[in-house]
Amino acid sequence: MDRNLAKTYNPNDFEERIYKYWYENGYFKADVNKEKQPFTIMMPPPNVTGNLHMGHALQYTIQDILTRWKRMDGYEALWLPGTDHASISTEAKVVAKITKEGKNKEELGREGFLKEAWNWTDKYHGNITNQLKKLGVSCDWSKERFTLDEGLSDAVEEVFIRLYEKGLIYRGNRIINWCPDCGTALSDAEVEHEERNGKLWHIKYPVKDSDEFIVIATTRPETMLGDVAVAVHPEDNRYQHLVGKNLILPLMHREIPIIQDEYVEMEFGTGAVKITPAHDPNDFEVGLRHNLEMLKVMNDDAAINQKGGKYVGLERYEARKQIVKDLEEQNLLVEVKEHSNNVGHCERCETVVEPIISKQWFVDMKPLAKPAIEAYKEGKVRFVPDRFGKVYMNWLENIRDWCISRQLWWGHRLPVYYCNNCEDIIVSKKEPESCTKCQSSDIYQDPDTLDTWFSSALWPFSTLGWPHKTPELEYFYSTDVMVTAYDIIFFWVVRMVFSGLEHMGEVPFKDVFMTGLIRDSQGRKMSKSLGNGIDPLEIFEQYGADALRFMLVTGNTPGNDMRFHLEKVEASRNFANKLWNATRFVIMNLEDNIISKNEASNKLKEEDKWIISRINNVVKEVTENLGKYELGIAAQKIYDFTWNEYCDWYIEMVKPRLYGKNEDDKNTARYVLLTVLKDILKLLHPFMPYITEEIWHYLPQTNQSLIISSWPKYNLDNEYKKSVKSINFVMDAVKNIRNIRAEMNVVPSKKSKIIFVTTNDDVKHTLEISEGYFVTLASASEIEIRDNKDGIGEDAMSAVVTNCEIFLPLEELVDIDKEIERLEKERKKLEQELKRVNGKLSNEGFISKAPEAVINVEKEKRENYQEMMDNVMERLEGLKNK
RNA sequence: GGGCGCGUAGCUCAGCUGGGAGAGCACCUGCCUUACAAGCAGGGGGUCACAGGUUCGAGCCCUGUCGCGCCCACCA
Repeated sequence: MDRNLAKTYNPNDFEERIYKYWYENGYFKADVNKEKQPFTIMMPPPNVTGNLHMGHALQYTIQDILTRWKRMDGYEALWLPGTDHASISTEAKVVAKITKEGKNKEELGREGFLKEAWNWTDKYHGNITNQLKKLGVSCDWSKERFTLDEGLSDAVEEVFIRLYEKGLIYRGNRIINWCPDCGTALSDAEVEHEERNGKLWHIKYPVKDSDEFIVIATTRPETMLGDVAVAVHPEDNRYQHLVGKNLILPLMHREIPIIQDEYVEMEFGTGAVKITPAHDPNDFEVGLRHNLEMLKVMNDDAAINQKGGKYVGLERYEARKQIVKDLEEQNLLVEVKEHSNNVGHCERCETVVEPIISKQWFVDMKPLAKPAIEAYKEGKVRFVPDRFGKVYMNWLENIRDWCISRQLWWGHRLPVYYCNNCEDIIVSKKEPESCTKCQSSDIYQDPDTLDTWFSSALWPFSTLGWPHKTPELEYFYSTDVMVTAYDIIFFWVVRMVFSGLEHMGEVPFKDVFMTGLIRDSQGRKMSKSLGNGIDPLEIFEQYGADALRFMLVTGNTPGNDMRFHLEKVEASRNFANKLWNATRFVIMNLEDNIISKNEASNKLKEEDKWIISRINNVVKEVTENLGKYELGIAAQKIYDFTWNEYCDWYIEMVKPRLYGKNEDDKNTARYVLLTVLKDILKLLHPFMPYITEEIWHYLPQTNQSLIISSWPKYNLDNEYKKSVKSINFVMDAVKNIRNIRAEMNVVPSKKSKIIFVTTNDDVKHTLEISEGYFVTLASASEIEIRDNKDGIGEDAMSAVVTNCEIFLPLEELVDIDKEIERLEKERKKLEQELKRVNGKLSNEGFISKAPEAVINVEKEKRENYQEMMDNVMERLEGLKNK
């Protein structure tokens, strides 16, 4: 046995070594195994070119905890890792890189650009995965996937074709969110709305052949270049006489009709709305109803196009300025009001998005949403905490079609071909040689790629080989739990659910564990622009991965945000150090031979039985908490048990035996120390995998690695209730003695005689077998047990516990006034307790309605308190009369 | 305009199905006791935001108020 454990915990000495050890032994691997139940988690794939941040650290720690627990608990636990190509984000980074090198996309061409992108991806892929490994993730790297790899691309094309053939994917000219900076269409989910102070411009539109005019209000004057009508409410009397007449669109001098539509709110603005179908979603609908022209006046870079008359070429805000100026000069600007409205921004680059008509590909969502709604209602998908189910349902019930085409190069190219001759659309995995309709060979592929989330929506099954019916797919799908942050419900969770239902006929996961966000110490979101992000890697360096992991789950509850404080990491690190040193103590006191459970069982002392009973209960509770995803509570319980009960009490109680001469006593203590420590290491392993595995190998009888050892089970043939009660009594007495010594300023090293006065036989018995505890834990020089107080001087210090009075006669004089003061404090406390208990017990409602067990507990308390009170009072009187 | 969360010790937060208010850090006192000063022992500190209600009993359930935060939404 190697006893050479370093004096202080230093995670950098072993974390990397341990990870390599697990990896090389293949402990992370999971394969189809009909003898075992599968447990599956799909890792939310981080961006392939991204860096590990605190949010990742939290999510992956949780997934790792669940995976390690289930693996130990006898499941075939698969945690499948991978990365996401993150089309828009990666493309932007690559564009930035080539721009720096003086190149641009057009120059490089599609192929050249993709080559750059792959190089970039290959370069950074190792970065993120190495960072993950430092965290200690026990995922099966042999099954790692990338959303753009061959298999997943095949799945993407398969899904596209199936949905197209089912009529659920279509191509259409519709209003979409356009990011002029990224140069692509976006889905609704990729637009972030922000309340901004803007202006509401009131503009005169003259009625043709008349002196009259209508005043319209707009927040985006530049779009007037594309106006094709002005709408008023059918019941608006102000405008009745003008309906059917035409207006002259200022600046453009076009004639546009005045139409009626119920979409107009009479109360807002002037009750007249300019209609620009090509640049506003509502106007688009109005345009459809009234068969209006869709006049697009902007290019893809949001500059005014040829349709915009003299404003051609102006950037949108330049155009706005110029237009407002011109209107002013022509006396057509009536007023400008302050107006706060919601402006959509590109989620990635924060540019204001432009609603614009565009020919894009869409997924018809209603038919797909329906089963996803039902699955939730039937309880097939559960959210933890369940309030997020509402968010999920709300989104699905108000679903709109999903724009999936992106004007980007980095991503899955649409499996769509067009015939230049007859304009037919051919959807196919392979490029067709000729048009299926007209046989022309003049065919080209759609240049667009798919929304990144189109591929991640398939992640739970595409990673297992779908569309092929692989044994892995059969065995591991559907997965058990999806762990991700709540801000990604729409992007991803919803889409995985309907995709799983559509293509696999089964939900992709049973539970969705929602994590909160990690904020900085002031509660702000961590962000690059604020520069307040904390790099997990720096924390690993300084405190170790275990400390960060433990910190992230303790005091945290699912779905709630958490502030990051270095002190909390420090506290976790200190706990690791505590465990380290407790182990050092155990190892120092072990012999090579450890007796068997059977040998030990009939030699167990009170404290042994107590700690065995306690660890079993902790095992039971922690397992239950894990099953309910209460990781924070589970971690807290392990922490408390380890530090308070095992270290502070059990180890201290057992010291005299270890240093004594009775071999049986020694061996039993060694046996219990070791078995309880092993259970602690097992319980703690999912949370702090490195230190527990490292320590484990220093202990005897640990041939197998901890990571694949078996999860402890509650296993008590005897509950040891009597021993638990005795030890609780001893602890209570010791605490009381320590307390009076400290309060009376008696130094702990000062030994003194302790007299216990009791008439209770159980207490007497406990005391008789507990003498040793008081010697070591309460600095007793000797103890005496009696049933009366005769002859005990008033100048002794005293304390009362249940069924017993404790006296410490001191040689020096005790400060009697101080002792009185202390006892008065005690009396007050008891008075309060008695008042509370008596109040309850004299309440008729309580007596008649509360459960009997609750009443009995209260009655017992009253008896105890009363007895203690009597003793304190007697003592006080004695002192005062002196 | 809808929906949600939070408000508990000086700070950061736990508190599971209602049954005597907890932890870590900070603070005060005493200890380098041969596992650990990243430690040991002891202590102080809370009207559980506020107001009602249900209940024998409320931090927890219901209603309302105030404060902070988040999400969703096509009134130009």
